[in-house]
Amino acid sequence: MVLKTRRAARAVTRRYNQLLRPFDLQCTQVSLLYAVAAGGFDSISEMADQQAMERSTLTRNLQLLRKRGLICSEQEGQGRPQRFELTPQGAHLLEVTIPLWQQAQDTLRQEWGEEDWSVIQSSLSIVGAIR
Amino acid sequence: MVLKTRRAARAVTRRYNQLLRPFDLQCTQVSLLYAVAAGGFDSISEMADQQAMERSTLTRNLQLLRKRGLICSEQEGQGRPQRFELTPQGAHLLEVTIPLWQQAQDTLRQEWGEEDWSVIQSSLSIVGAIR
DNA sequence: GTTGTAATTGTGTATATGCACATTTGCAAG
DNA sequence: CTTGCAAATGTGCATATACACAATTACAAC
Repeated sequence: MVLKTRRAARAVTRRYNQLLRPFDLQCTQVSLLYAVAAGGFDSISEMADQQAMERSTLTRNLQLLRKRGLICSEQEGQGRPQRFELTPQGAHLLEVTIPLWQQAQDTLRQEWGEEDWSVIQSSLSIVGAIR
Repeated sequence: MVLKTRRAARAVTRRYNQLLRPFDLQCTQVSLLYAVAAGGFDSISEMADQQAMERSTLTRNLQLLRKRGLICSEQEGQGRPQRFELTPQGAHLLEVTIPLWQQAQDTLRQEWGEEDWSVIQSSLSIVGAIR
């Protein structure tokens, strides 16, 4: 089970990353830009929970985006909750990648068909919900 | 889609790795031990294809197992195809982890129920098959 | 025998992931 | 005011992943 899931993640990740290559972005980074844009996170810890990502992993992934000037946070210093938001550059880059994202999504949808597409979606939701 | 898949991989990986912790193994390593035990690979490249894993990733993952004395290869030197097989220690460790693996599998099967279990399995197979 | 080429593996660099431990902040208790 | 604790983030270390490039081997062509 875990083998199949990881294999699926590798396969689909490579396809999406190939599309994102021209923008020097990886799909994890786009997903975090999207999460920051959606807002609603009062801290990294809270965001980590919702992403099912280890907190320290998320910390470092966000730092990469900060160093590239795609996100920022008013709060400074360790020990205080961080609330991130997109910079103008981050917002612009996210806008640009949305059509690509949609295109990748549509391609898979066509390859699998509508029926399989929904079944796969709900299957992944179930697997991603375990703790 | 890729987000859901990666999230699912993170979630299920953590659960399996928690069980494997006492043996200082990660689920990727167990999967490679299993693949080596099943045999049938004439080279790292061929094995990488079947695992949907990037060749250089597989190379390094196998090196870790080799350094721990769990697998070995008669062929020596770069440029020649590598055929790995389990060492006695590797075979023993694999044997020991099988019940744990089965237990994790059974737990998920119960949590999800037989019907969802099969649907999830086939969904993951479909996603893992894309190139 | 030399040269060229295809197949294979290895290495450099960067991101992604997670556990264990450390550090900082803020606040409540006394 | 000090002490202690809970919450939050940061750091050290190791594995996992993949792309681009380098190096090696084996073999065919001449």
